[in-house]
Amino acid sequence: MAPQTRRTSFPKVVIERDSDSEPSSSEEEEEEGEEDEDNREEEEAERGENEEGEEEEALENKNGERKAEGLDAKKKGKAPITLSLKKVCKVCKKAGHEAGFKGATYIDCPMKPCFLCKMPGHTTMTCPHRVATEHGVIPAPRRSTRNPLEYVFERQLRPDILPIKPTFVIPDQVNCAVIRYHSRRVTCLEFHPTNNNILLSGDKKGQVGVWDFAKVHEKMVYGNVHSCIVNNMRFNPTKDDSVYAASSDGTISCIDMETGISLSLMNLNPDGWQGPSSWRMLYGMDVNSEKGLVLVADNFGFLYLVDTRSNNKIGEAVLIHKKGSKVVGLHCNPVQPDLLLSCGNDHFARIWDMRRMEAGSSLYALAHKRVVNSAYFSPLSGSKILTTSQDNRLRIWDSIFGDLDSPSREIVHSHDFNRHLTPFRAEWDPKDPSESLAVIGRYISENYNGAALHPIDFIDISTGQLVAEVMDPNITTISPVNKLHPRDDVLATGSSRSLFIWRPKEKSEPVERKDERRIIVCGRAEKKRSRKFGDESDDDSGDDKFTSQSTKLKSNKPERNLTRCSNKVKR
DNA sequence: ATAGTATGAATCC
DNA sequence: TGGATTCCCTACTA
Repeated sequence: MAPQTRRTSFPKVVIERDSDSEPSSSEEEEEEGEEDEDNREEEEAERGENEEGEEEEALENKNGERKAEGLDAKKKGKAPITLSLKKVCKVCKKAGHEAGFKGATYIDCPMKPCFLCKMPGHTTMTCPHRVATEHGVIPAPRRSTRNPLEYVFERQLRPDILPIKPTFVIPDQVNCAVIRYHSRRVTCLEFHPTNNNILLSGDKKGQVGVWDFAKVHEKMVYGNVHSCIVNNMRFNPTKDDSVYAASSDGTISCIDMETGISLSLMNLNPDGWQGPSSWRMLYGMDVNSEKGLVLVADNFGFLYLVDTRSNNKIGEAVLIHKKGSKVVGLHCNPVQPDLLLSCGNDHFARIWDMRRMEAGSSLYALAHKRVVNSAYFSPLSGSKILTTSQDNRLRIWDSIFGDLDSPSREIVHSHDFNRHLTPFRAEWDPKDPSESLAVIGRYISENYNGAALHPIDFIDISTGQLVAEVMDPNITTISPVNKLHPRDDVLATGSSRSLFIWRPKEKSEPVERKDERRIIVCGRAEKKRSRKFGDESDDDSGDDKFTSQSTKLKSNKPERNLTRCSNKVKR
């Protein structure tokens, strides 16, 4: 035991308030001689960087632990510890500024690159691409070069896109129905191909939900389909009531929607769990009806083909992305069945000729700066490509027959990667004949009348214009999963464990899509249940019944057409 | 009210 | 190439 001075068992703690002065020099003097240079420096550095606020704060996390060790050391009877109550940034631990929510507005740490566009030198508040003030389009250089796709496919495939945008895209008022039956976060959504009121949802637990949103009280959840994440679902083009699902359990299932009985088409883990290095998970999936194929891809970069008639795997797996990397998306061209689009964690989206599927033989590789969450051909002509990447950018290639070396546009949009959220994917509006409208949830929150909300953005991908943002003051969670109805004016959203159906109110007027952003608010405004602030009060405890309110929402943004009405149904 | 936790890409060496 | 560490505007439960 080291000799002790006669003191109380704990060192004296001096709490220093809002002062910029360094720890007292007497303290350092006392330490000298007993501790070697390195230790002292370490402690000093700690003090400098960890001038946490209250003691309890200082005692949490790793820094806190080290602090506690420091306390122990000091028990040997040395100088008082100086804690500062000086406010410190919780992101970079430096003094002089603070990051975090101020009311419903998040203040970035200025030491970090902009949270929105990821460029240094400014914060989200002053970002030139900030969605709240401007549309963040980065035009890419255009060249008139031609690419290999042209020679192969262009003669067969004439792009047939209406140049004129429809005038009736965005309703001015919406209702939102809510259902909650998933016990884990929603990972994918799919509308029924013929029944207009059926929405399918998959979750992280492996369950599949069927929601007839016209019959609001009926719910169906099939719990024994998969044992973990349902990553993608597609309806069987030849049989309306059956759905293919690809899961991280390594199987493709074909689920009968009426009974919930599922058939396993393929199992990549027949020997069960042999450790993470061998466990195969299925992510990307699509169905090619012309060829009668289900296409799936795994977390090691491989593509598998399954014949839909025999339910047998065809051929050997093909390496289509970097070996060992996850292939998160597959999309068959809606017009040309020989064209396939894939994307994954190797930062590429790749275009393939199905007639020549072999490792390294993609027709084109579209480079991204980060993981590509999704890549889709445009839904009607199949001649455009829209990708969502974890670098907070949407990328658009206006023609697969044009210059594919760089995207036609990059649109800065906040859809940050967060391990606790389902990855964001920008989805085309399948009804838009001009193929220029996409929907995607927003990560970053905006202060809407004192509530921090995460809207769902409608973006004109030909201009980068934010056309509309949809939100409900009652919905404070982030909505990464969105899908637009193939025929009706319906938006389906998966947000955490809940599902939403947004529809125009009956008296709603269709509104011309023009160069002005519309804020579409659903629900009550005054009773904001924002993050942690704002007055909290009566809940809509009227589960299973409609409540309709018409309180006025005052926006902090002028001249917005705001409406409110909450048709809320919970289960 | 708050602490714990699930859990994945990037980065570093 | 691989293991440890960091990131730090999540959502929920105990």
